[in-house]
Amino acid sequence: MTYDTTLESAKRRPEPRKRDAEATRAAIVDAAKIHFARSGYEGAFLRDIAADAGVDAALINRYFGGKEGLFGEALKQSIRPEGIAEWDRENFGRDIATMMAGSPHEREDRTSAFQFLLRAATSPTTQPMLNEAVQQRFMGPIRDWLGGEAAPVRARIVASVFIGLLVERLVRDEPVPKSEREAFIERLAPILQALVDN
Amino acid sequence: MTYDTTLESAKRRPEPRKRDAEATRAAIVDAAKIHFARSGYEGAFLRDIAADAGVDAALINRYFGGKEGLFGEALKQSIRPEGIAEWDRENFGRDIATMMAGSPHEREDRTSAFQFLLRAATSPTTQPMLNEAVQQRFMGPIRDWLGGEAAPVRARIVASVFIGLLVERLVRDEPVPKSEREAFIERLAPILQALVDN
DNA sequence: CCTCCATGTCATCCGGCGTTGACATCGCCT
DNA sequence: AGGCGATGTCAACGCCGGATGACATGGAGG
Repeated sequence: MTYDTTLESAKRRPEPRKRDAEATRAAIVDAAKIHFARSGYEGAFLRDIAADAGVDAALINRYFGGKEGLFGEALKQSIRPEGIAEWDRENFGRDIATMMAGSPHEREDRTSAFQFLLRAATSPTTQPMLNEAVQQRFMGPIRDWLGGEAAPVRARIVASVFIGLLVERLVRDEPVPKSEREAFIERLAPILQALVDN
Repeated sequence: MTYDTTLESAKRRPEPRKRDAEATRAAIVDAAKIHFARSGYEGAFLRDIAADAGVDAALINRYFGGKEGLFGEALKQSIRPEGIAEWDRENFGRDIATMMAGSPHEREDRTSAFQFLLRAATSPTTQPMLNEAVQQRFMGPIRDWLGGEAAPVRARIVASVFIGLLVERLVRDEPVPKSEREAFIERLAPILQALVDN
């Protein structure tokens, strides 16, 4: 039983949105990034993504040639090596540690792109697409940013710790209690910082 | 085009297996653990699991009341806190580091249970079932095993690093090259060991 | 040996979701 | 202003995978 009157539905779409392929494409990809990050590849549904983008699901097919195509686009946009160069080398350890002490539900924190990658890494469908992209566009820049001795190895470990903290935070589902937060940061920060400094 | 002759299929099931509910249940759960660990919750199919267990998919429903029930059983069996107490406190860092330098495809290594947990943690359907189980039956024992000062915090970090290494290994898809392996272990081992010792 | 319940199978259903092609509508260009 | 291509919608299809209930069968107990 639906109470959708013409009045209601009119209120729901006040302006049918200007027709603009570029903007629409972007809206779809933006919605997709959120859904894929939250629910993984198989858990995200095209109809939901389309709805969030304010668009019919069929459009996704026209623009991206299917779910995999959309995912590929979202993936490309989620691995942004440029940002890495700007990380603060001095306070890296403490910055990350502080961030990870928080809750995963503090909306739109800086980890959402990593959530996306994490989900992609653990889905059988998308995992193959990832290896090359991650190695070239993610591990590479981190290596460069780190520089110095044994950079590849240190990059591996830094990335691992980062991802691991993400998962732990996911399972924990609540912020580190205030009483432990300080100790958590004090422990974690030096480990990360040592990998950067050395 | 199939070449399945009666002879062939007879050879494939020489003995239709004794009817034994307990054994069958166990076979199903064993197959399920493998499939869930490899493919995640949504990526694993009941028909495949049943086939591996040498059984019709309908049986799963009778015994476990559905896919979620089966997953719950597999989950329960995959979190085995008992083993933790037996970890080697002296060589923990080096043991883990060495293991992680290898390939994820070295079959049936000791990480398969963790693969299961990792997959479960990143699937929207199963994630809710995990929080309580992981906290109580996994983080708890690790805390106890660690003991000493700030055990909860150290447990968090140890578990995070471990899981992170798992993911990194997943994405890497090949063992750490021989040339880097030594440096990798030398870097990683002390970090983990310090968390245990202190 | 025969009966009867537990164990296991088979065919089928049902819903969900990605995809498709036909149709509607907007807005630019002459 | 009007036509036409680009943009967007709609209804429907097909497949896949989990669930279901009727049916088969083996084996223990009388």
